[in-house]
Amino acid sequence: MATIKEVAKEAGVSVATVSRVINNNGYVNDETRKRVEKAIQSLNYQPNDVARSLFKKQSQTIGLMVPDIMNPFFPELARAVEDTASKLGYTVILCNTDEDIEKEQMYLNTLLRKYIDGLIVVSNTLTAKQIKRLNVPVVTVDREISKDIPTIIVQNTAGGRMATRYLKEIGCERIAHLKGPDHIRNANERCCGYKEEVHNEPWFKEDYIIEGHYEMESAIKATYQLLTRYPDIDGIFAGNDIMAIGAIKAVHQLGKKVPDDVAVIGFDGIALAKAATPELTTIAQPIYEMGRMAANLLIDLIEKKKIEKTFYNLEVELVKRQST
Amino acid sequence: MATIKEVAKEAGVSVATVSRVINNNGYVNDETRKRVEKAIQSLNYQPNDVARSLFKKQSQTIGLMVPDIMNPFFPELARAVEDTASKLGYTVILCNTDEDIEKEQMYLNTLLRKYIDGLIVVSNTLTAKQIKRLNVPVVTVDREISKDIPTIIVQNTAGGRMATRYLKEIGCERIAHLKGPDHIRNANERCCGYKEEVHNEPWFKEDYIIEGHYEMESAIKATYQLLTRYPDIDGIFAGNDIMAIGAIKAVHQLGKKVPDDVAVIGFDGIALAKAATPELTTIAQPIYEMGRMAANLLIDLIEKKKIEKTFYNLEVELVKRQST
DNA sequence: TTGTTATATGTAACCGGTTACAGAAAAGAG
DNA sequence: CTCTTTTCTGTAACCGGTTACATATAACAA
Repeated sequence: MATIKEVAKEAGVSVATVSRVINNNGYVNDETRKRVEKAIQSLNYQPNDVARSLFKKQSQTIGLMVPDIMNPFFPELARAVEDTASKLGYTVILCNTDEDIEKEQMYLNTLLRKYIDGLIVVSNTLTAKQIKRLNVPVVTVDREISKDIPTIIVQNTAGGRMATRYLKEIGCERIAHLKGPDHIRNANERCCGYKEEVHNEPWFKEDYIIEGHYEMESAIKATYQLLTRYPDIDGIFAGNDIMAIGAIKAVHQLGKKVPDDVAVIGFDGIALAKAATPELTTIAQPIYEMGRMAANLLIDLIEKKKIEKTFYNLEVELVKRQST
Repeated sequence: MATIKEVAKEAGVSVATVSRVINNNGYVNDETRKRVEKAIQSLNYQPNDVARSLFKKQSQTIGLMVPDIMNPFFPELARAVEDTASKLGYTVILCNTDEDIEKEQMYLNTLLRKYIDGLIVVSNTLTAKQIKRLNVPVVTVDREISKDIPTIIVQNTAGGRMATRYLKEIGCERIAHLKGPDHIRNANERCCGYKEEVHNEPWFKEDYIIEGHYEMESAIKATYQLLTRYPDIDGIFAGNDIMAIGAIKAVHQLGKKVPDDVAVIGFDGIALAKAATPELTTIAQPIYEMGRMAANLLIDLIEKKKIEKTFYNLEVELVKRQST
């Protein structure tokens, strides 16, 4: 790898001049510029980002911290973030935290030491204090951490209402809710939306709300028990798509049909939902869009552009498919 | 952020001594060490990785280049790579290339400028020449690029045979193959395995091999056409799990049942396969294991450890589920 | 013609670490 | 007691860029 010094020597100028050419600032004579460009070409020179970072105290790198990239919600988010970042000249460091405070803190330190320019984070455990200590812009996605941290979320409560109302509309008369974990805010919000729609129904029981862990196994088990105990349930609103697929499996295990005997609706709109059989009706979040907005917002903050809004509460969309 | 100079001043020593303490090398008096450690504590000092990288010409960072993290094979791979790298003190930069030569070359340059220590790559388009120009260790996964580039693949041909033989064993008498794209080596290998098993069968026709793009839409369409033309097909070996799910959908569209009328087997063993209805029988690759091995091997190469093997051809496993 | 401004380029300090080298003190050997 | 070796610490060069500042010439205005 050639250095700026070698280029300077080759072109017969000082390193300052070469630097001016590559950064396109300051005065450079046209003749000189051409000589320098030729030298850059012939040496196949690439400026060293590390040296540049050291001086500029920024690395053109952002961190993306998610609980687990294997959870199907995150690949799409990650893709959106990476696409956007890359387009704007930034690189993305991927961090899986399992929502483990120690891993998160470890990564925060690592990223800081690498002069990361900003961070996109999905976490329930991270505190506002930890984030502020970083002294770099942070955008949170899918979960709110604090009012003064830029945030991109969706209207979970409205989505919960929308899902439940839709089940009512298509004729369900005993609707259960397979809720996400209690410590995750959006799980409770979605549940709220459900409650708003059903708490006045004569048939409603608190027992119709059961909890899963946003993954399949627990959802299957919970649904199985629920349907055994309350066989007249004819609609299930699951807190996310994975659990909805688990619910469908449980329904099948009991020899019932989806959607004929029990209609099932999910939440998230992951790609998997369309691959399921029957294809899953769901409240779709604009996942890619969220990632894109998060990256754009973060980079605007990094580059101190003028920002109109730092809090986005995006709409969700009912996607009707075969499971309802 | 405190610097080494401030620590040195606080502890009343030179920066060299502080450096010796944090790197735990050279001679340092116990008393002095304690003073320095105290100063580090009290200033909450974290060494600056960028400065360190500049001098050491390495960044404790590796690149992970995949076609598209949204393809369900890659999140698990990425997770394994990240887990392993992080455990060994490395950070992972995520690159989606869409197998686009320009994006790949762009990323190669970017990574090089950042003093990346090594690269894990999944690509058909990248050439051995491009990779050697990098002058950093590279491990390829899932695809072979060149004999002298460390590689981790699975026994695709054997897997293809295994899948086809299993369909025969359970009684299928007309087995079709939904092949992956022609430019992807593993697609052809899997197809080879299929051919080896069927080319002597009296019923075999070349027409039983149809091509999809390793995604769902094309697989549905292709399968639909195939089954319309050859209604007596009773077994389908799909080149990957996504296409297998597409095949199942097509079978259903034609009013037939899986596995009763048509048995379907996939390849890859992605998480999705278990979420499908019916749950998908598949030839499972040890995806996580592959990522872990790739990361371990790469880091051994980076750290110039002794390497026993640089080429792993891993076994695949038949996972029997409901679709057969 | 002289003073001012725009253009062009180089020198050297700086970013925050690491380490070669040198010098001094302490420990050990003969 | 002298000589060698080990321990301890500091000075300064270096990694490869960026940029403040100095200097010089050309262009322009008065």
